[in-house]
Amino acid sequence: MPDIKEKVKKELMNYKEFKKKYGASNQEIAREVFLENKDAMQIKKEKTAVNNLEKIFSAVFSISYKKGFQAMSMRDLSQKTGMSLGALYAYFPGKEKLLGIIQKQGWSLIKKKLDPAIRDQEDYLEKLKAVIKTHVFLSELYRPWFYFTFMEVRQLKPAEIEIVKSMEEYTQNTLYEILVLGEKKKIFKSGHHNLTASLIKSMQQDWYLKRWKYRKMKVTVDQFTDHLISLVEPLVLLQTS
Amino acid sequence: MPDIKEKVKKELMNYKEFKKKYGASNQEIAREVFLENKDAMQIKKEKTAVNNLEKIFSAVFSISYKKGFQAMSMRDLSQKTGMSLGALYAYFPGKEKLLGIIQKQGWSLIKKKLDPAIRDQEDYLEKLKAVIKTHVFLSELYRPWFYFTFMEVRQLKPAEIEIVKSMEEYTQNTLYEILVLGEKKKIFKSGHHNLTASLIKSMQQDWYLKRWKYRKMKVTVDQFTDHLISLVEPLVLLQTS
DNA sequence: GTCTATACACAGATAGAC
DNA sequence: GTCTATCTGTGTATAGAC
Repeated sequence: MPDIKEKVKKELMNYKEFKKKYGASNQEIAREVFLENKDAMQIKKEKTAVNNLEKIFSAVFSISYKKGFQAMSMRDLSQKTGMSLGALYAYFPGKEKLLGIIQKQGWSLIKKKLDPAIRDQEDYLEKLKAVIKTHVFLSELYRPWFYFTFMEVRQLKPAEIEIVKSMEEYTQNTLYEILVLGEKKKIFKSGHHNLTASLIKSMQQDWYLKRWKYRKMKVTVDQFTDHLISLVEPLVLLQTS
Repeated sequence: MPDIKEKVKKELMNYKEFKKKYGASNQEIAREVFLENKDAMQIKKEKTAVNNLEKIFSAVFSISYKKGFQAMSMRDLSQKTGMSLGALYAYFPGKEKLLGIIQKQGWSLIKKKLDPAIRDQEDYLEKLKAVIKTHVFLSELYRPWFYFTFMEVRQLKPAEIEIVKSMEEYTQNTLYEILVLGEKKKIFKSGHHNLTASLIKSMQQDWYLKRWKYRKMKVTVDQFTDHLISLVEPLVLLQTS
């Protein structure tokens, strides 16, 4: 049992360190979107485009957080960004397409940042903890993107919804595989790992779905992840006493 | 340790039994809404009103599950219910008010059914298990109501949003209190009980937020609750070995 | 690249016949 | 109690001046 206690004590990085290491600025994200979509955009000057895209995304998040994307009118968006209606349509061909762009960028963001974190650790318990921590920290760093992708899935076309669902299954699977391999190595309990993975995911998700609550409870993201991990540990580890 | 094993084995009722005991039909709910709102309704004949309210709610759930309440037009609703636009407005004074009626009924439903379940059990572990089980079973029985109240909160007016938030805190608090009292009786571990309660709640919620996933995984509501409870137990119980 | 002005579709809601 | 027809505001989107 001492070896396990040791591992438990070996703390992973906290949010501040994480942010320093992984934190892409909003500008970088806007730049990515520009490069991805510049053929369809009327704006050709990168600096202008990136600047305004940043304003647009931020406004979309702010408005749709309050009333949802569908309830946000283009006039709302125009007012919030300080750009005219006509100008907005130079950046994307229509409201529906704007939704698609944001959703796509959101998911690619999540996937791109989550994948490397999984490979970093060797030990399965550490791997599991790293994945959980990374996911929650990411959702903190890109909270608007996470919240938006979850809440606005329904607005997408059926084909796109299927893509999003497969993404959900993909991230669940990263947890699932760790649990299965950990069991094979006799570190983790046996059990319905897919169900366990799903439940772990739901707890992670709570952080960005119910931010108002955790803010009210004065729980920091570090406290949240530590607590979550301390709950998950006895849940997956073989009895060691 | 044997006493605890005993208690664990003592199974609570399954979903089928639960449904038989608690299951209010959609008609009963529609009737409640009618009695609550009949002053504001132009329809006076109970039988007619209840019948059509039932159709209306079912149509609202079906349409807004796919695209959200805001995106549902009154014409959508008219088509789905088979009632004319004019007829619909005899049942509620406007779309916004309809939203309010459904939200209010949803929350009163949850509260009314959840409260008695808590009082049923004496032992704290049993009480905790009963609350979790009841909550998940209720969310299965009234899935459209649960899903709708969660997803459409943002459409409400600020004052109403506050009410909903306090409801969320209320149900979390039922879990919290059990954890605190259980700790006092030396049955449960100490810890940040509010955070634990919040996380348990998020797992419960996953059942109705991600039904498509559990359907795909072929997990029944009984399997889900049993698994959830088996995860929560080691999480709150004092080490007994 | 960005603006103003405007087209035109569709939303919520009501009046009045039946 | 329910229908059809219609009013009026607001939505998305575009055209064309600057």
